[in-house]
Amino acid sequence: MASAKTTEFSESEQQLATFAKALAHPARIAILKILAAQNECICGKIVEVLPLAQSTVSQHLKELKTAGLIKGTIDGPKSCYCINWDAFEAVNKEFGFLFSSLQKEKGKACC
Amino acid sequence: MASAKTTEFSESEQQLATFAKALAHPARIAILKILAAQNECICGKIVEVLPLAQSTVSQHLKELKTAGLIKGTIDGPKSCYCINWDAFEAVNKEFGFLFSSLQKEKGKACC
DNA sequence: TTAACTTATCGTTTTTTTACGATAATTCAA
DNA sequence: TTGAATTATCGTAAAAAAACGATAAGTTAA
Repeated sequence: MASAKTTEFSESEQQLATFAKALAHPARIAILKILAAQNECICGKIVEVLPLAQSTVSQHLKELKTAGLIKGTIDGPKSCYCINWDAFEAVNKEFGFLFSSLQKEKGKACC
Repeated sequence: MASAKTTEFSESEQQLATFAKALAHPARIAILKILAAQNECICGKIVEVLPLAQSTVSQHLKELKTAGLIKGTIDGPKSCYCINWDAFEAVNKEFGFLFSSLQKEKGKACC
């Protein structure tokens, strides 16, 4: 009967999947690019540029914020969003770590 | 009325999102780790290790294959899956490119 | 050939994601 | 204070993802 399925997914696997999910929509990648390119974190501008309704953009922003990739502050009637560089650096490193750890075994490939 | 929402998402944004989606589930990350760690690409072993039904694992494998991250060959009654290192290297570079291009603007952050 | 084994696919259900319009809440300008 | 502007949230609908059991299709060993 072989071994039991006792292995739940590890913390790091879950966290990586969470970050990947945050990046798993072109609108959210576009938002990150916009936030990075503009020195002002104008939120309304994003709605103008993206082919999505304001409420949908707001939802994507919320997901990015929940994932920790961006942070937002209230600026008068407007909202100011920015990339959370600390978290972003962490994600970058985690992905890099995954990639490099996978590649260590590269030589053994059989197909 | 500002500018029209003519900007669809770019090719690179869509492709990145597709790859991210492939990584957006802990089971698929776990599968990649298993494939990388074993010098044999035994498929059935994955089912034993993961807390998922065989059909579900098969589905995840198919998604990874569709995304191009792995490739599979038939080995008798069994199936042999391996990481597609070429594609993987491409993904790695694309992510790295995204991260570094975003970070170029880092100094301008406003919040 | 038959039986056992391995894996993909099918059908289905449940959950999550994506999207929108409408509305509420907040702030600034008149 | 009123009105315009901005954004978040609510309610909802449609689409996609995730999961499972059952089944089919293939291969090897007896």
